[in-house]
Amino acid sequence: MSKRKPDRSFGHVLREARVAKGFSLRKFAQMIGVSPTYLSQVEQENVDPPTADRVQTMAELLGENVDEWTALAGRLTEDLPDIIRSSPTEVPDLLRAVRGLTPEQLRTLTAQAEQLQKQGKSREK
Amino acid sequence: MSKRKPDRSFGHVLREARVAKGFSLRKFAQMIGVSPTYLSQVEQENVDPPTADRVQTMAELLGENVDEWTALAGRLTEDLPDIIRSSPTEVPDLLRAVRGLTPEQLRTLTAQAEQLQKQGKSREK
DNA sequence: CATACTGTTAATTGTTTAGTGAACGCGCGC
DNA sequence: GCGCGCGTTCACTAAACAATTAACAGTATG
Repeated sequence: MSKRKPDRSFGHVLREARVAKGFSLRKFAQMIGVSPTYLSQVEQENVDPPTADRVQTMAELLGENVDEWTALAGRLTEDLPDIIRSSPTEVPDLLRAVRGLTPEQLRTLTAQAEQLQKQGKSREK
Repeated sequence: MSKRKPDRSFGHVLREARVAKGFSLRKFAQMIGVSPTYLSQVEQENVDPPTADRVQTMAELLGENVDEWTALAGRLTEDLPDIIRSSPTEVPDLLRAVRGLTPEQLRTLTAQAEQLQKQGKSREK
């Protein structure tokens, strides 16, 4: 037993997705603009995952979810830090308050945020 | 006119706060464990702000808000990326949904998140 | 067997980051 | 005018990061 390690690590998932699409290592390396060597290392996890923007183009080329892959890579998409800093105390507080919520609960909260957006349009104070 | 530039930049705010507390540059540098040289550079903004954890100890020693200072420094506190990655698609979605909300609205949402936390305690599924 | 792919390994590289140390000029007290 | 504490400037660096080049082994095709 213990042969089937699901391995949701970035390198492993990347290799699976690349092979599933029928791209050779050299070809895909060229598509994303890195050396075949580097891509090999990344897939084997001998080196850290690439930068957030390269992870993004990889995910896009392979039709995968960018946020998910970015998280797997241990990175953050570029827009998030800016959102956090736009309300430097309130957004961190919110994030700490949502820690541990289920995906469903998070979606509920997202829906409520969208409601608030609409409210903000009409009545100003 | 245009003499009073509020200057909410990290270096400027740091210097104000340090001087207000009556610490000399050399003394405060020693308190936080950096060279006086470096602290001087930081306050003048000749170099980038320090790492998130050093910003944190600075803010704490000066009695200032850590999240606010971290944002000023263009950094993120260490706990936030982990929270985001704990639900890699839902939390980014939430963040994008709250972009542009007022601080009051954000606090409302935080309160709702806390409600959800309580709900989660009792009824599972 | 030549060649044309596949992926892999080792060594090295350029850049950025986060700082340091030595020396400098200024004013203050004596 | 000597020492002392103040902040500043210049030159430099150790470590990390993101990646590269060159050379290699295996497999399959003609």
